[in-house]
Amino acid sequence: MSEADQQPRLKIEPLGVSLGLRQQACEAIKRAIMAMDIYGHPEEIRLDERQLSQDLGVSRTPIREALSVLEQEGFVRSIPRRGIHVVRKSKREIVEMITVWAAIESMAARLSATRASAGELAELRRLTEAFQDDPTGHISEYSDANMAFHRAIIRLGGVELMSSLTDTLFIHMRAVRAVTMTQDNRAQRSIADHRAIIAALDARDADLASRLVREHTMGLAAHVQQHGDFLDPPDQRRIA
Amino acid sequence: MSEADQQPRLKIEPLGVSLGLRQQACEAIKRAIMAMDIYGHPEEIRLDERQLSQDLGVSRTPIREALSVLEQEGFVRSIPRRGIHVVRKSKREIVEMITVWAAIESMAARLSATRASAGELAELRRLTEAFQDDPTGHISEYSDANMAFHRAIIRLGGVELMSSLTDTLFIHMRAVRAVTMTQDNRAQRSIADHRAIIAALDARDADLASRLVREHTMGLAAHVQQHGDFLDPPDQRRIA
DNA sequence: TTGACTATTGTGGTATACAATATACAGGAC
DNA sequence: GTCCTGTATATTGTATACCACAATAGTCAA
Repeated sequence: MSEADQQPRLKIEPLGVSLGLRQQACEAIKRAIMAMDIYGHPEEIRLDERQLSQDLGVSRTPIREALSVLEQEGFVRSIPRRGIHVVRKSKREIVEMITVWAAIESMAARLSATRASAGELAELRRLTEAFQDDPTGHISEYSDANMAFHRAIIRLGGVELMSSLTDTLFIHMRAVRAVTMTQDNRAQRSIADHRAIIAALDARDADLASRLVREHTMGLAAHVQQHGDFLDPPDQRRIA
Repeated sequence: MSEADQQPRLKIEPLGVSLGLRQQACEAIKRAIMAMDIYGHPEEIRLDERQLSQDLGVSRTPIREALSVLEQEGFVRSIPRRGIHVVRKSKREIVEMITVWAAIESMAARLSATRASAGELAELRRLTEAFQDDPTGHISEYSDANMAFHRAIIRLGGVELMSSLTDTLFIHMRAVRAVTMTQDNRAQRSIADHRAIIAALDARDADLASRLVREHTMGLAAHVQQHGDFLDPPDQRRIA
């Protein structure tokens, strides 16, 4: 039955309306949350279901289902009869997310050392060479390239679950990426770290690559731990 | 306004209305999914919204919101206009989950080596000593104790996000725990591994504890990789 | 003037009704 | 006899209406 399919059958795209209105709303709200600077203004950001309904032009039902997913992903928090507000991650939660990220990427680097092909490692090096000389002045571009580097490491591990988990973590991380650039020497040191990681992968040294990735990311965690007090509301700040 | 509430108002919970009907439905469905042996019968398990509605005595709306959360957590899969099915994790997905678990617990063990108190380590040892001699014959109890040991390691790391993430992973893992006991010597070797891990933590050797935990859990991943072919449907099984 | 109580308003939570679509079965044509 | 097509049914997706609760403001009394 498979040899008779030689006739030119016109392939029309499956009409994206069937993607489901819920996921569409979910993506739209997520983009809106990411777009705003959550940590810029200290007041609580409250979401009104009816407002979102008429803004997106759909009823409340898919909005609510989308908000359920977003709440499970940790972007919003719903208090019964009290409203839905965008969550503001505390410094402790940010540090915890970076720690989990370090754990996953460290394991991914270990796996990459044996699994990644030479071509994939060359592609990885290409990501860093664009900024090896002058990260200053292109902070935004460097931040994107930095994220791309870490995502590439995790992807090279070959474990898709790691990629999906860290993607969610990275979205939260975007909001605090300003912290990572408060000291420009961090960017310079980051470049050196990345090159050392690539060298370890080229040498197929799993232990070294794993350790370098872990120390690199845990260094960021320590940095946030020391200088991320602005994340917490003033009345909750603890002693450093 | 709070001092006038001295009258003995009986605090009857209005049948969970206060906690939100959605979370209640979510927990109920999750329990139902965990209760059944997903991998026992090969046919697809379909969930009917209306059936769940009248079984739980609520309308479809909270059911759908609960199913949205469960889908995001990876327990069910919703195909538009086709129904909702309980997901059957493939061998590859199981191995990936164990790998992520290994990554997180390995980091948790590293942190525990410096953060955990002597009392906490003593409590951890108490969990293993109950089964140090005779794990055979008490497979179910040992399985619970085994899970408790790993959860304790992660909890001792002090990163709550690690606990919440691995809790979800462990729920999926329960369905395939039969695999981990197919060979009784695995249980014996597991005991020895656990004791070595505790010894490393007692010695405050972060590197050793981290490595032992990683090798222990990745050993399970390799075991599933080799003997977990029954997880995949027969027509999808690849060569070992 | 201040505190407490009540009423109104606004919000999320729930239920039901309606619309759209996929599947299955039946009937007809080749 | 087989394949295609149309219709019917069942199930999901969406919308709207209603309900319960909480917050706030206004009023009355001490």
